[in-house]
Formats: sequence, structure tokens, C-alpha cells
Amino acid sequence: MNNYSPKEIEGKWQIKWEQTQLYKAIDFDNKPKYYSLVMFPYPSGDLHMGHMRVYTISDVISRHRRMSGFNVLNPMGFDAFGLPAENAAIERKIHPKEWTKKNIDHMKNQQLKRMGTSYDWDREVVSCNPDYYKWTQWLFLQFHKNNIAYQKEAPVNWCPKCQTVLANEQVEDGMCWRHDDTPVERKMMRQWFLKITKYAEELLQDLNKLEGWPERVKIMQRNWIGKSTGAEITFSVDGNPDVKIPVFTTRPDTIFGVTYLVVAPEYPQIAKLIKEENKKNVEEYIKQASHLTEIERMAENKEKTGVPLGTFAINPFTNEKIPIWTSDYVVLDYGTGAVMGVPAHDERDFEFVKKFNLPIKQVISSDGLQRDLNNAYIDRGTMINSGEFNGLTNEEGKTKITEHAKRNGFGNFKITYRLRDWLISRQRYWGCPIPILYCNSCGIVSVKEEELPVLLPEKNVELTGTGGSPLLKATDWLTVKCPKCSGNAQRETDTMDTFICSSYYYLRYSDAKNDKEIFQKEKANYWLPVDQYVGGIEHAILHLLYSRFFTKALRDFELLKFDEPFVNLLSQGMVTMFSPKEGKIVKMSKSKGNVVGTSEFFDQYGADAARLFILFASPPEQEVEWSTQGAIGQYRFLERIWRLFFNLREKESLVLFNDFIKSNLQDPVLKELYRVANYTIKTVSEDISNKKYTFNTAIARMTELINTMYKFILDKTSYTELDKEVLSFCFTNLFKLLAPFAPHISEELWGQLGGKYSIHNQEWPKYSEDALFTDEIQLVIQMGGKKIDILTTRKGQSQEELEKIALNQEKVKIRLNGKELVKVVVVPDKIVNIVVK
RNA sequence: GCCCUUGUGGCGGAAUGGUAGACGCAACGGACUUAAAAUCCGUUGGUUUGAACAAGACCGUGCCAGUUCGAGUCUGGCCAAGGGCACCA
Repeated sequence: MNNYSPKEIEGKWQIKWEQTQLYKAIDFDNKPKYYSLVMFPYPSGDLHMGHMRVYTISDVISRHRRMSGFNVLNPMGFDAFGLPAENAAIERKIHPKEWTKKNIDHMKNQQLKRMGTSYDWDREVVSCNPDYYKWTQWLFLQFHKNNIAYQKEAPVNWCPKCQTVLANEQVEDGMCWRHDDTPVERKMMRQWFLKITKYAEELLQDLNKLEGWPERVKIMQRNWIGKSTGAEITFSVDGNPDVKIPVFTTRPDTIFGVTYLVVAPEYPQIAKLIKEENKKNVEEYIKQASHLTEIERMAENKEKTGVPLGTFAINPFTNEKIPIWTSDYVVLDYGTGAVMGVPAHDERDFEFVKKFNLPIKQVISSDGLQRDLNNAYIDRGTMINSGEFNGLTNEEGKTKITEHAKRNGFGNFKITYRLRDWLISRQRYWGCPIPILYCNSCGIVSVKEEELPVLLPEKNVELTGTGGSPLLKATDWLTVKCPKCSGNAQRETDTMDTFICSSYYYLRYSDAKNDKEIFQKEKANYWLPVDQYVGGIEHAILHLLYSRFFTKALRDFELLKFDEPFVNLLSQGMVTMFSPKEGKIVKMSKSKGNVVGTSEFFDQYGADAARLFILFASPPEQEVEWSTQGAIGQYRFLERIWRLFFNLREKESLVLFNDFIKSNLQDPVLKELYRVANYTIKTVSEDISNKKYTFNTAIARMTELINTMYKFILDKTSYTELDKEVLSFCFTNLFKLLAPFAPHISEELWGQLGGKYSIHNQEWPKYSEDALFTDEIQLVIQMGGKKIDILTTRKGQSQEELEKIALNQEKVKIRLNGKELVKVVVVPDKIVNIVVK
């Protein structure tokens, strides 16, 4: 017998799989399609066990679906634009393109393939290749044509370390998502945006359709979109009929309690609202506010600041004159950038007037009475001090007040979303160029579609990482002729956020080599939507929201016939390990010094064992702590299979057995083995196809089968024909069940058993209902819900029979002595519970 | 502050409202071996009665209540850890 040597067999089969194109997805095949997708990686260079998890989970699903008769598309590619390449280039004087290419090559050939993944590499996409980013640019032009891409001057988030602006979604707690020690700065800049807000309502509503998504991801997206229902009410300015100040409020019922108005320091009309005497003060304040980082401005315990503008607004309901202030607690890009101050019923406003001694006017009361407020009263109540609206509940008041405002032309119902338009400009080199020109006479001009791609210049580009778009210095590239007037024009020097590239790659896989169009509509509509998407929870908002937005926009461009790109989503948990640096168990990562590389482990114990461990140690959505010891445990499991198979085969003939056992199994031990084998098929099939993908229990069941087989042969010296049949049945099916989890060893043993190449094209095994039947059951006897005895008895007895058996037990009789029998609950074949007083 | 998730042996984790701890790791014991490793076979929640490696008893799924014949599982309240959002009007 040879020893289990994963290093030999794994490499051998990987080559064979590739040569025979085992995982090729066929467009428009007869079989039903199944699109299995994993979030494509950024090619950072070296994968470790932490990265392995997502690929393994997705691979098991793909392989299982293939064996279940589906035409499976399981593609892979690389999200290859991005800052790390540029930073590496600055540090090591190597072009980002070279660095990225080298990493992709390593990840693909030394790591992903060695994990035993089943990708159709013919459909590989690499987002930094011109044949891909040509379509990124083409999409931008479609967005531009349809007024979804637009430019505006706006306060934007600037990361001084990245030297670029960031989208809202890329700011976490006021810090850059790439640098959790770097506060984001606010700048006013003219930048490109995508109008994702156009789809805010649909993005929100369609979350309800996504039954195959984890609830927590949907909740996060709902919160992010942040729908608020209320009213917009317009205030006029005393003595200045040219300026109107609309405000958005969710509490129109408190309109009579407004005692001041606040506008954001960046409010465009602010200059017209400042009284001459206040000018110096206000300008000083605006200047200060602009210097604050996001984190300083939003700090939780920050005391309210602000200055009066010296002018007054008029409350359209009361005609009262109320002072106008500016304060940085009002942000420009939400609502209208102006807020009505109702200190009596809003905590922030209350805090503001306490600091600046402005009046408080109560208009909602729990009991209809007015009293001194120590805090803002934000609960429901009855309206008071509100003229004709007095006595209404505040909920009624919301509608009545808004209707009144609408009738009189100074307000209306209004819905506002927290979601902002997506800022996509980046002042960096290693990204997709924005295909726009600035002509001296025509202004903003799109590059013609037939001119695409606008290639990234490689000459005269100096990467320093300090200030300004690197493309500004690529002088040869920068100046072009305007396609409209042939005059001089300059190229846009910003590149696109890399999240644009990843917002449509899953569509491109459906027709990855097409150089005429982004994809053939028929192909995309055949393969899409994705049946099962697997990826990290860190993209709960970012990538997943952007992709949903793209899908809806492309549907409106009549390229797609579906509304949502991903039917089912699995967010796998992190892989963790003890970090000596942190002194605790944290996510496996290079910077925390707690990585376990793949190669060393694969060399010694094989990818199959690593795959099994990472799936076995906990269910996919939970965290899993890497343990090399634990993984060796799975290696032992594979060795046990291997040894058992070859040991037995040396002594006895084992054959492929693709049928059920037809003979009557008299030997109870043999019958039990056959039952366990069928039970294993049943439970593994369930675990691998339920939406939670509980692979951990599936693997436990297979381990049990092997343990049962070992026990079966323990004292056996000779085997009957029927013994051999059952053992053959066990092996045949175990190998198939194991195939998605440990693809190499199962392919090898399948061949050794006489199976035809490849096991991965075999039909998924079925089990026999009859074989699951047992004659005997374990009957549990309880008294008052507590287990007191357990006995083996015949299956299928009536309630009366079981009750009689239970009451006749010695242990029961003893306890029944002197007590009154209240009732007996019988669950057939399971339990008898005797209730006494 | 608001929202979400999770609390089960030494550890990772199993349990359609019906035998808590499957399976694995670690530990311990036995067989094999000159020996060790490997392997195969066992034991392993706690407390306790007992001469016993016989046979029992009691307690036990973060805490406190509740529903139920019966709760790790359902309901309410609390505590702890993790995550998301947060001056969004």
C-alpha cells in the first residue's frame, strides 16, 4: 500500500483538470445554468489561510452544483487597479503594471490553482487591462449620456495619506478606510459624481425581494440609504425678498416651536444673509469650520458652536421674526443644508439654545400642559401653542401642517435620503482614466466611443505620492484635439474609483472576451443573475450597493433584463488567529503578524486538509480561528480514509457500486453500516444545499461514516460477498460526497476504485429511504420533564403500549410510590413523560 | 444614544420545543514497538454517595422571570462581548 501523499496527487490532478478543461462553462447549454461567484480579489501578492476561506466555500458550492446536473459558471478575475500598486511603485521603483502582473501570476498559479479551485480561467478578467477598462470607460460614457455621471463643486472627503478624495462609503468613523489613523479632511472641489440617489427608493424597496441575502446586510443597506419622511418648508428672509430658505424637517408638527434658523457654513447663499456688522465674525467662523476634519466637526461631545448672521427669517405659520445663524452642526449635503431650530423638541437644538441663550417654545406636550423643559421633549403628544392646530395629536399635526403649507405655497411633503451621490474621481494614477476632455471652446466633451480605450500613459509619469493627479504631468498624453471643434483640449486627469471596475465585472464574465461590446445581451441574460455570491461582510454596503445600482442603471439602458444582480448572498466570517502583536485573537492579516501561509501547509498536509479544516471548524457565516493542529486533524481524517481503502482492497476485492443494495441485510451490524452510509448521503446532501451551507456538520457526518466503517472491520477476519458490496457502496458514495470538499483525494481514490474520470462529473449520490429505517429505537423516559431512564425497544409501537412499558419500569415504579399520576405524555418512538403530583 | 448579532466542556463547535455536548482539537489510558513516533482501541461537563476500574444521586447551555407535560431552543427583563449607524434635522 502506498502512503497518502497529498503533494503528489494534488499537483497531478490539477494539471489533468486544466488539460481536460473540466470546468469550462458552456454558453446556452441544455442543462440548467448555475452562476456561482466569489468576490474577485485585489492582487496584493500573497494569499494566506485567511483568504482561503471564501474561495473554498464558493468552490464547494460550484462543485456540488456541477455534480447535481447544472451547467456551472464559476469564473475568477482580479480587481487590479488601486493604490497599493502605486505605493509599491513609489517604494520600489517598479511600474504598477509590472507589480500587479507579477502578483496576479503568483496568486493564480501558485495559490488559487493549488487550492484545488474549479474556475473557468478562459473567462478571467483583469480590471487594469485595456481590454477590460475600455468597457469601464464605455460605461462611464453611457452614464454621462444619461445624466447619471455629472460634475459638481461639493465638500468632499480628502485623505491626506492617499492624496485623493474618497466616497462617503469609504469613510469610516471620520477616518480613511485604508488608514484608520488618518482623519479625513473636508475640501470644496469640483468632482465627478454618479447619481446613485436617483435609484435610492428602488435600492431600498428591492431589498425586500432579496430573500437569499443575510438580514444583517439588508439592514446595513437600509440604514445607509436612510430614508426620512417629512416636509420641506420655505422660510422667507426679512427685508430680502430675493432669498428664500427652504428647510427639510421630519417634524413639521413642531413648526410653531421654531425659534431660530441655522444654515451650514458652506451654504451657497450665505453671503446674501450676512448683515454688514456681523461679516467679520461670520467669515472668521466659516474659515474655522472649513479647517476642521470630519472627525473634529462630528465629535460626539463637541460643544455646539455658531454665530448669528444678523438677519432674520419669517416663520410662514406665525409671521414671527427669528434669527438666522450658521453652525457646523448643520451639514450642507443633506436635506437643504438649512435647518429650523426647535429647541423644545430636538436634543441638538436644545443644546444649541442653552449655549447661546435663545428662547425655547414648547408646542408638543404629553398632557396638554406647558411646563419648564429640562430636556427636549421628543415623544409623541398633543399640540399646544400652535394656533388653529392646538389639540391635535402631533402625528395628525404632521399631515395637517404640511397640507396647510402646501395649500399656501410655502411647503410640501418631502422624502429625503441619507444616501449621497457617489464621488468617483480619484487624484491617482493607477486607475481607469475618465474619458472626458476639456475643450477651450466647447467645454466638457466626451471622448468618442470608437476612440476607447483612453490608455493610461506609461511614459513621463512620475509617481511621488505627493499632491495632484500624476496624470497632470504626462504632457504628451494630456493635450489632444477636441473631437468637436479640433481645437486644443485637455484630458481629464483624475481616474475613477476602483469600485467602478468591480461594479460590473460579474456581468463581463458572461462574455469576457468580447471586443465589440461590453457583453452580448443574450449571454448576460442567460447567465445572470448570479445564483450564489460569496464574499466578505466588509462589502455589505460599498461593493454590494454599487453593484445593485449598476444593475438597475444597465437595465434602464436596456442591456439587462433583471433588477438585482445577486440572488443569494453568503457573507463568510473572518479567519482569525492569535496575534502576538495585539495580544488577542484578531483577523488574520500581515500587519497583525498572525498569518499562516498556504504553501508550507499545502506541501506538508495538502490543500484538501486545509479546505476541510476551514470548512469544518465553524459554519461559514461565523468567524473561524485557524489552528494548524485542527487542520492536521482533518489530514488524519483523509489518511484514515486512504488507509482503510487500500488495506481493505489488498485483502478483498472492492468495486464501484453505483446502485443500492438489493439483498435483504440480516446481519444487524452490516445493516447498521448500510443505514449509516445512507444517512450520511442524506445529511451531507442537505447540509451542502441549504442556504446556510453548514459544511461543518456535513464533514462531521462523513467522519462518522468512516468511524463506523472502522468499527465494522475491527474484528473481522473474513468478508462475505454482501459485506464487500456494502463496503463498496460506502466507498463509492463517500468519495462522491467528499468530492466537493476535498477534490484531489476523492478524484484519486475514485480512480483507484475503478471510477471513470472525472469524479467531478459524476452524478450526486442518492440515498435509499428504506435503508434509513431502524427496527429499534431508544425510548427516553422522563418524569416531570427530567430524564430518568432510557431503554431500547421496538419501533412503531402505539402510545398505549409505550405508556405501559414506561409505567412498568422499576425506576418509574419507585418514584411513583406515594405520588399521584397526573398524566402521561407520549411522543411515539421518542419519549414518554410521566407527570406526577 | 439607536439598530443588529452572539453568549453551550480545557478549546472550535453539534442539537425540526423531546437523551445537551455529535464531530474535531487538546489531555489521559490501553494495544503494538527493544524504545519513541505513527497507527488502532478506549476515557474525558461539574459535584457527590460508594471499598469498588460495580451501581447510583444531584447540578449544569451568561443572569432573572415566564409560557409548556417538557426550554440551549419560544416570550419579557437584565448583564457581557462583537459589529453597524450616529449633530442627517
